[in-house]
Amino acid sequence: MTDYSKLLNPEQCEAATAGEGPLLVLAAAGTGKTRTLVYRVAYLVERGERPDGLLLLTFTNRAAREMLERAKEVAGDAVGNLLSGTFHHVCNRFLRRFGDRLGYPNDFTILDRDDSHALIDRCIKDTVRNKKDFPKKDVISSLIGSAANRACDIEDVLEQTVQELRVDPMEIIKVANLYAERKLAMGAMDFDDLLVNGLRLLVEHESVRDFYQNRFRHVLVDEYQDTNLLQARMVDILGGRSRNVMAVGDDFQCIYSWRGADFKNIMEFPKRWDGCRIVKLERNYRSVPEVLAVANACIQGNPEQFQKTLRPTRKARNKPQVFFLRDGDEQARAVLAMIRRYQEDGYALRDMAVLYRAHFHSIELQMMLGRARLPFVITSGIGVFEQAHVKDVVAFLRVCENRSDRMAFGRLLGMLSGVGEKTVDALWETLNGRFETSDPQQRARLVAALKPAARGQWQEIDRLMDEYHRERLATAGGEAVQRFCDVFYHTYLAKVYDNAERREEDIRELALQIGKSEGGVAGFLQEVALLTNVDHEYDKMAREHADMLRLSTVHQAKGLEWPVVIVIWASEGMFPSSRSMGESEDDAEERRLFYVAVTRAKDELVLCAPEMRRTRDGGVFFCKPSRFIKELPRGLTRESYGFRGGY
DNA sequence: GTTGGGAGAATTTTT
DNA sequence: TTCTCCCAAC
Repeated sequence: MTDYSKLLNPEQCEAATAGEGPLLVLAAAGTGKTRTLVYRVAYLVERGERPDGLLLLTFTNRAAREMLERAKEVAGDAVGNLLSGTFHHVCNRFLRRFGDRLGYPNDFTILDRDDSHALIDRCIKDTVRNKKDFPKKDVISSLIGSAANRACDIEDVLEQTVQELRVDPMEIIKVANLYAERKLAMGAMDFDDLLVNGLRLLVEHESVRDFYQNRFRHVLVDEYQDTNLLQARMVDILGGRSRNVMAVGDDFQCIYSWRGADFKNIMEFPKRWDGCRIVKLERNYRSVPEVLAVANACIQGNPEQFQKTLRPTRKARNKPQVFFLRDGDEQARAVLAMIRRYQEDGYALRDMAVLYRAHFHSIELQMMLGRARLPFVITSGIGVFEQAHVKDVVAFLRVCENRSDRMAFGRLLGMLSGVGEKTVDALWETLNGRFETSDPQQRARLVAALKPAARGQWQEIDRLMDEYHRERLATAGGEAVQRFCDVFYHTYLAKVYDNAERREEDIRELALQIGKSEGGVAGFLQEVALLTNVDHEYDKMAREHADMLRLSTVHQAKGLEWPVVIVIWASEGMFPSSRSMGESEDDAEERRLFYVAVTRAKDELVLCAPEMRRTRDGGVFFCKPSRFIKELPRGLTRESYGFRGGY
């Protein structure tokens, strides 16, 4: 039995080894939140809890995987296969098993953002008469999404926004209803549906609720401050019987309210759970005191939160630096020079990160780094699995595996020349709404229905589908992808894209990854839509051990840390972002975001504030240094004006 | 109905 | 610079 009091500080230990009952852990940044959760899992298993009686909800799949690995190191493989992952992932599991109760097939497909937008667009075209004045699909999509995540009807959302849109709300409701209808008809769910339906299963079906309430003796939730209403309800229900709910989070770090997250969930957790114990973690092991002083000072501007103060444990070192710079160009040169200097001081590139509010803030820097041949990785805006060419290839697999996957069918057939939306509709009709690729007759029917030009291209794919089932390639998905590329996609890529080579490399990379995935092609397909670039890169980085500088948005840097952190574009309008300031009256969320950025730094923190921004068409406008810098009391930072190629 | 060209717009954060 | 939309020609 592990002696936890030797491995953890008193507060961490109290949380990790707490007895039964609800527990709220308020863990400020860098105070060993993950460590506490890991040991909590290990402790429970050592105490004889069955691993499959534990549910661990995390913000990314990667976080779940890391925690499990570490828990295994402590308590051995007994930790085994407890259910863990994001809310979306866990709901996906629930729905694969019980989705039929809600009228979904067990092999329902998941629509990613692109799929869902495309479908909404078609719904608009099919219902709306004067499309000119009607809002674009993105707007409609976000209306539908925010209704789902706030667990209210679209009418309620419309009431607040419809004046500005000046459209007949009935039309929007019609589109939304049609969208819902079509999703159900094709057995598909979008991201929001996963949560909505996951919760519906628990609320509407007593037997399912019983099943999971009995199964999960302990529910542990990481990053609880970023849960939305649906997620909080789900946790409340899942823990309803055992009352063993452990929520871990930091209200200072709630940065996803634009997606429906509501930090009231964490504020009111003690009210909802009678007899809830609260443990505060305030001892920070990550950052030097000077960084913590800045962090504490910047969050002061936000009232109405749980009072927490980061208490340092590390020795004093350097004060954070603030650079006031002329423009983005000077900033890029300054950043490059700093990085070189830190390298001389003994930091590796992988020890450093450049953080920013929005992806496009980093373009100048990317070009500068490229010219200087300094290796860097970006946690990019578009997910690996959202890119067109990856989706094309995945569509082929989906069609092979799932005869009723309408979206994939459309995508695959649409690659043939002369085939567009309407033709796909007609073909799907000819096949009576399903395409069984293992059935030679059905395949022949499709071939016969194609126009000559398309038929020629399709024949190769048709043959491959035959091989797919004959040779059981479902267990060797990598091979299937390779062949698809050889017989068809290689040519298609060259025809459609000018950077075909790079995209083909991606495909070969993908083939490798599918080959490794447990559960073969089917297992891979059930999860693809939920994999994020962060999850993906984790594998890639681990494999390459590359020493590279990291460029990332603050959002994607959540939960990570680096010895050196450089924040760029800490200027009014950029950070805080003028866009987000428009909707919500106050800047509380932006300030929390800034707090997250600051608390990523272990040793060195640099804040850059350029005061001039150039637009594409050659215009310039000036921006003051960020209010988050201005708010800092004097003396906490070292300030420099301009950058003249040296220090 | 499909495709490709050309004009135009436009840049938050993501499961 | 890149993506998106719209329209006109096949």
